[in-house]
Order: sequence, then C-alpha cells, then structure tokens
Amino acid sequence: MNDRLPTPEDYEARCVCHAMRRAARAVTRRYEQRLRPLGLSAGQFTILAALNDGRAVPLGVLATALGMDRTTLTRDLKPLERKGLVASSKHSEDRRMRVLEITRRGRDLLVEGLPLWEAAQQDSLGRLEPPDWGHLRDRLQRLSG
Amino acid sequence: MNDRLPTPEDYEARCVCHAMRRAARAVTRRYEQRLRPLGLSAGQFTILAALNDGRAVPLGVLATALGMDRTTLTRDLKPLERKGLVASSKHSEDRRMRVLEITRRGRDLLVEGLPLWEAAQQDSLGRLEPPDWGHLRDRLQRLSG
DNA sequence: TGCCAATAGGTGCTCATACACCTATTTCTC
DNA sequence: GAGAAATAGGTGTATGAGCACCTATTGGCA
Repeated sequence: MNDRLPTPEDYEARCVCHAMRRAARAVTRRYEQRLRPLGLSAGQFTILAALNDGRAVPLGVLATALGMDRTTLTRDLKPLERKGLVASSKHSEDRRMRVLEITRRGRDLLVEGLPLWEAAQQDSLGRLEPPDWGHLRDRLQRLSG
Repeated sequence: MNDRLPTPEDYEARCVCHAMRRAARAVTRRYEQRLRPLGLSAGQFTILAALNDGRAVPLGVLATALGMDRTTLTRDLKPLERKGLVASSKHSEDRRMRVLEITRRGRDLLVEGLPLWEAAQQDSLGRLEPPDWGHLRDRLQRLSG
C-alpha cells in the first residue's frame, strides 16, 4: 500500500474536519437532550437567541451573523414559524428582503429554556479546564471564517 | 444563573454548542470544496479513511470509533456502497453483525484524494498558530465523549 | 428611460444527524 | 433446552446542511 495513505489512527489524529464534526455532534447531542422538554433543537434555540433583542432582522443578515448558509436558515425557520415562535414579513422599503422577529411565545420559550441551556453549558464547560473556553472559542473563531 | 435572557451577543460569546457547530460548518465547507473533484463529502472521505487499513469492521464498531450514531452510519454508507467504494457482508460467526471493508476502488479514490485532503488540512491549520492544533485537538477530544 | 447587473430570497436535490421503534440473532439463566 | 434478556442492525420521521439554479426586486448607467 502507498505509504502516503493515512492509517485510520493517523487520520483520527490529524484530520481537523473529522475532529470538529465529531465534537460538534457530541456537543449537539448533549444540548438537545437538555432542550428536549422545550421541543427545540440546538439550532432552533440558537436562532431564537439570535433574535432575542427584539429587532427585526433580514434573513440574509441573520444567516451571516450565525455563519449559516442562507438556504439552510430558510428551512430551519419553517418549524419555528409553524410553532409561532418567529414571525416574518416583507421589508417595507426593500421588498426583496424578508425580515424576522421573535414572537412573544418565542421569548417565553427562551425564558423557560434558559436554565436548561445553562445546564447544557455546564455539561460542556465541565469537560474543559476553567481557562480553556476562552482559548477554544478563539480557535473556533479562527476556523469559522 | 439568573433568569436574565442572554442577548444575541452574549449567546454568541458563551454558547459552546453554537460555536462548535458554526466552526464545524465552516471547516466542512472548505474540506468539501477541496474534495469536490472526488465526488465525496467530508463524512464519506472520513469513512473511507477509517476503513483504510483493510480490516473488515462491524458497523457498530466503526460507528463507535467515529463517534457517530449507528443509524447515521447506516445511511452514510449507502452512497459509498452504491459507488462500489465500500462492501459489506454478514459476519460469518455472528450473523447479527454486518462487516464493512473498503474496496480496491475505494482505496484508489483515497489515494487520488490524499493531496486534496492535505490541501484542506492546510486551509484549516493555516488559520491556527503552529502549536494550536495539539491543544485544540485535546479540547475537542474532551468534548467528544 | 430602458436595460442589465447586483442583490435577496426560495426550490430541488442529495447527503447528514439522531431518536423511537422494529426485527433478527445470540447469550444467559433456570 | 426453552424462554427471557441483551445485542446488532434497519426503518420511519423530522430536522440540519449546502450547492445549483430559479424568480423577484432594486439600483446603476448609458
């Protein structure tokens, strides 16, 4: 076999993509276990939190802010609108834009979920040494561009 | 832990789940751009690499090794088997198990993709300071349990 | 003013993710 | 050795992800 081919162990140790995706899956699973009583996924909770200042935000602006593909956000919004947690309407001046707002129900659900989210935060932060989160966040930010 | 709602900025800075998922999306996008000529996704490339020592591995063992849900792996294997890159068969002694093997075609595609993967590695490693990857990998591993 | 490029967003397709629930097979226990 | 428990895996359903391609609207410019 070609010596330049990575062995599974090699790949496991070296591949940034695999390590990131694997950790993201594990973290997501733990958050979603905690958030289960809300009936919200991790991504849905994030969208609500991102709208939580009450401002009306165009879809594309929100997608960029969350580092998401525009078309993914379009689809992620469907269950939130169906449940009445987010409302959308055409922008009054530029009718190409669709602006998004959290509803009262959405805000209420966020409040209800806050202690669950804090518990999920502890699940993850508890696996790190206390100063690690700042460093990790910085590394993740560098990779997020 | 009060019941104060996090602002979007707060959440952005504090939520481990959002930061992980966001970075994983960005990293995955860059790997998949590089791997596009192979016709493989990042996850598919990972599965091939994990089978690259030529051993026949039961599905559940592979799922655990990759930190994936068993049922996710079942579905991820479909396109790989369809393309003839992975072959599966019933275990001869325990017929509950399905054992997986990379094919010759799969190995060839891995060899072809290796420089593309190395380039993708550089895309990500180049965003970090040289000693960062070891630290980051350690943090990700702690979060992956 | 008429046209066209740029911008905002949606749809079709394919793959990724995982929980709840199902079947098949093996192993354990009496 | 029969039946229960444990184990391995697949299916149904729903969401998450993003590229290629589409429409609608806006704004710039000749």
